[in-house]
Amino acid sequence: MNISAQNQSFVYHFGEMGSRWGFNRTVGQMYALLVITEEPVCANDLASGLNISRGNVSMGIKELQSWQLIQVSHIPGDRKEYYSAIGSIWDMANTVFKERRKREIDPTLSLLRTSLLEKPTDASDEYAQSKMQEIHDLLEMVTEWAAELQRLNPEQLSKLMKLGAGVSKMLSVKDQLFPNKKNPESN
Amino acid sequence: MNISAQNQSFVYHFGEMGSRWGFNRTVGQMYALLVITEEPVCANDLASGLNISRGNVSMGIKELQSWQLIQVSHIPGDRKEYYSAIGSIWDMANTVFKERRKREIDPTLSLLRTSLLEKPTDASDEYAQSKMQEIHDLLEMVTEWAAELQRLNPEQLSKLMKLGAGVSKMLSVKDQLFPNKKNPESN
DNA sequence: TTAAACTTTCAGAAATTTCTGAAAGTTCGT
DNA sequence: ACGAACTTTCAGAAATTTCTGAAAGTTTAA
Repeated sequence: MNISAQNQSFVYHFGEMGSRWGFNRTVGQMYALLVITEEPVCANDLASGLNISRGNVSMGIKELQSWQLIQVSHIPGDRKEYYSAIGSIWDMANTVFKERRKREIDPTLSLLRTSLLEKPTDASDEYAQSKMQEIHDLLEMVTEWAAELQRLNPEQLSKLMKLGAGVSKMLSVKDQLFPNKKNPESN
Repeated sequence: MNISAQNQSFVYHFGEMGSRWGFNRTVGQMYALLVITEEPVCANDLASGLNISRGNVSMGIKELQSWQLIQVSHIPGDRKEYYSAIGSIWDMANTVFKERRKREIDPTLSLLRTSLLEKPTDASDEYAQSKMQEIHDLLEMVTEWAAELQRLNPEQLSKLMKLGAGVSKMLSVKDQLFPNKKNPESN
């Protein structure tokens, strides 16, 4: 299989970025290729299209499956497995977010909770713990919020986002409608 | 300099996580140590505290400065430079977000814009472009929104986040208050 | 039960990233 | 102008990650 010049750069770019997003270059390339290809693609075509070994493709597929980003299908009379990207772009963004949260945030939160249970032995420990507490609270708030947002459907979410600067206006409207319901410190 | 056992695990954990957050292990450790240490720390102490070479510390400091995460200070009569983490945890989160956007999202957006200018030569190119368009639109919306949010001050932001699920309720309130102001397609 | 068509595994090779430490560079007081 | 006290640089070493390809494993058909 070969990739049109136009798509080549997209695929390679995703490969480069991939490492920042938590998977390695070839996994990123594989996923990019699957996203922009309408028909399911077999492992051999991935290998030839990306100039990587068959074994590497096999490992990459396993990785993408662990991220729940791809789907397997079959063609009657053909024993090969064919892969395609799962769902819409929104689903994909959702999945990546959720996975990253699981891998990057959750372990940190759990470590912080453990650390915060220990008794500080001196002033410097106390300072350290206060910082850890701040980080913990921030991470917790952000993850909870992210979880809330992920529960919204794409339409609601996109409405909210397009509101843009309007959110701050809305916050004050809300304060007028339901004054001091929970936020007495209206500095 | 040596680090209390209690803080040791936090520092090492941050080192491990660091790589996921865009910098390498030692940079992560250095930053963690600076965050939980109230007094500014000199390069030698970083090196001895973390068991890494002086040269490595120097490079790490450069990296942290490029992220605008640390501050230099001096002690009268001492020629060494002393480093400390800049600002509050909120500032830190803000900075990391902004930097990551610059490094991970912006290049992708610009590549996508370029790709979308090209004329598709066949049906598969067309499909690829439609996917790229979706990704582009999503990334653009998210980055714009993130920029908006970053303009809010921590109090507003935390108020918004604590609203949690309430946000969807508020969306409908807003639609009642300002019906169809901008969103005629209320699917 | 054999064999063809496929997939997975994994030891070691290759590539990449990170780290060290010696040398070079800078700054400051005298 | 010199030297002490510091910082930075960078070539190559060390560590880590990724990749290959041959061998082993699996499934299906006859």
